[in-house]
Amino acid sequence: MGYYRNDKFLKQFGNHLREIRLGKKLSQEELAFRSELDLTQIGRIERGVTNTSVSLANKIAKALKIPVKDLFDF
Amino acid sequence: MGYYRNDKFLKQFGNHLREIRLGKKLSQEELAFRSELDLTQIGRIERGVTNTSVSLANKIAKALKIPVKDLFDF
DNA sequence: ATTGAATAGTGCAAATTTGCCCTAATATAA
DNA sequence: TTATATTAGGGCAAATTTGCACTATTCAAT
Repeated sequence: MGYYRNDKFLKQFGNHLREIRLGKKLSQEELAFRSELDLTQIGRIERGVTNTSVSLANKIAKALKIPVKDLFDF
Repeated sequence: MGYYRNDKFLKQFGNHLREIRLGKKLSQEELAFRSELDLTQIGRIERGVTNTSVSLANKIAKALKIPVKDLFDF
């Protein structure tokens, strides 16, 4: 399996998340704490090396205090 | 693990997807074919019993010819 | 009521993600 | 530079997702 992964999309998603996070002046560690994810996972998502789930995207959006759909608006 | 899953969100996501799919008069099978996912998986997502990935959400959105963010707009 | 289409659901192996441990590399201040 | 904070990344076990094969149930139309 694994052929359902779209690396370009994941990179864009990660870069977009990073921009939003930096725009809010948050460190990965602070975002990890607020979203109750591991710091490692936040990094992996931003680098586009993991294909995270819609649930975690939702948790991250909540931690950033933005609508989930904004995470996908790029 | 597994405590990062938000069932309410997954149900909403699935219901929203279903509404969009039906609005386009597509069967799960047709959507599965267009998105290159398995029919079983489309059903699981709509029922909210699986926490799918952002990549698959993207493939589904493409198959529906809508922006990904619209899948998260509910 | 019957037929056929569509959806629900079960079970399994393989692939992938995730948290947690850790160290390395890079950026930011002082 | 030196120290400090931040990010990158390796490695592993456990959890989860996914496709595939299959049967059961529900829906729609005639």
